[in-house]
Amino acid sequence: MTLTPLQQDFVLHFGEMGSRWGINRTVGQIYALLFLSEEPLNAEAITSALSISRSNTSMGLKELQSWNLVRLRHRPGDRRDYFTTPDDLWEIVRTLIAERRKREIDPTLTTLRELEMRGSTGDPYAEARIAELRELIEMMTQFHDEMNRLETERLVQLMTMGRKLGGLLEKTNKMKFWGTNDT
Amino acid sequence: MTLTPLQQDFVLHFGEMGSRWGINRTVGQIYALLFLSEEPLNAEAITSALSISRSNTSMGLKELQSWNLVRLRHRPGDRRDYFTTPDDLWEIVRTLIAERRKREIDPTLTTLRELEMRGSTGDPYAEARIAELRELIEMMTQFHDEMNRLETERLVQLMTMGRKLGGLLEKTNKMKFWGTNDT
DNA sequence: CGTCCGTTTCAGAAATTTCTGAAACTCAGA
DNA sequence: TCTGAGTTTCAGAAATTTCTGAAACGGACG
Repeated sequence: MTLTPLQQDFVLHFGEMGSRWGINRTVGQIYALLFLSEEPLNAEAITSALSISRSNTSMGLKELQSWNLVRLRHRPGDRRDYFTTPDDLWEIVRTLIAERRKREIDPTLTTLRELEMRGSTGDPYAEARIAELRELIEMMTQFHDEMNRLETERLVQLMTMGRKLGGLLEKTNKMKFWGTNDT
Repeated sequence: MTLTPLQQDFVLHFGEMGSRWGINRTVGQIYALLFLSEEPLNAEAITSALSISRSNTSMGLKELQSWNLVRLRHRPGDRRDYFTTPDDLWEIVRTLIAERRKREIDPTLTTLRELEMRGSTGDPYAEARIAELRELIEMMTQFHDEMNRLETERLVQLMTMGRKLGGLLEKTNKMKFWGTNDT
């Protein structure tokens, strides 16, 4: 399988970016390729399109699956696995954030809580700092949970509001909105 | 300089996490150490606290400076540089997001725009997919810009509202809020 | 049961990143 | 201008990550 120049360059870019994103070049390239392919691809097609080894493709796909970033498809009478990315970009973003949180945030939260469990250590400043950090992270993850609960349409709406957010907060404050509207 | 067990474990954890965050172990450790230190530290103190080489410390600090994650202090009659992290955790988060965006998002946006410039390539699906992705990223960065514009207090308020967000959107829709309140 | 088609695992090779010690550099004060 | 405390740079060493080819594995079908 051979790529158009557009696909080529897109794939190469995501390969490069991969490194900055904590995934490796190959994984980035595989994902980029799937993202641009209308039809699902099997491992063999990916291998030849990217000129990498079959086992490297296998590793990459495994990694992408562990990130929930690809979907598995099958063709009748063909037992090879075919891979695609979701059509809905928002779904992709959600997954990305969720997985990143799982890997980057949650373990830290656990550690911070453990450190707090120790009780007094003779280093009040450090203790306070850790507690403060834990609280901040908790607040942000809760917010994320709430955002996740919104359907795509509402989310887009929220993001589109843009500069109106500040004004909105102001207004709702005046209205004593928060105490009374516990949907 | 020697660390308390609490500092030790916190520092080690951030060292480990560092790898998942696209910064290296040492940089993570240096940052963690500064984060827990009430007093600013100089390079020598960091070197001995973490048992790393002086030049490694220097590299790490340089990297942290390039991320805008540390502040420089000076003591009268001492020309060594002393480093701290900002007291305000929200400021840290803002910086982190801003820098991450600069490294991980902006280059991609540029590339996507370049790819679109090419015009028709005989691969309409790929073109559409790229355009869609570019739009999504633009929307998210704009939203980020707007959030950044809010002062910390308002931001906390927004995050705290949690589950009320969905209801709020509903309500404001009914009120035809968006067309009329262009603060 | 054996074969075939496909996937996964794994140990070593290759590439990349991180870390170190030594040398070069900077600049304030004598 | 020289000295010396402090910082930065850099080439190679060490460690880590990624990639490969070969071998093991799995399970559908005759």
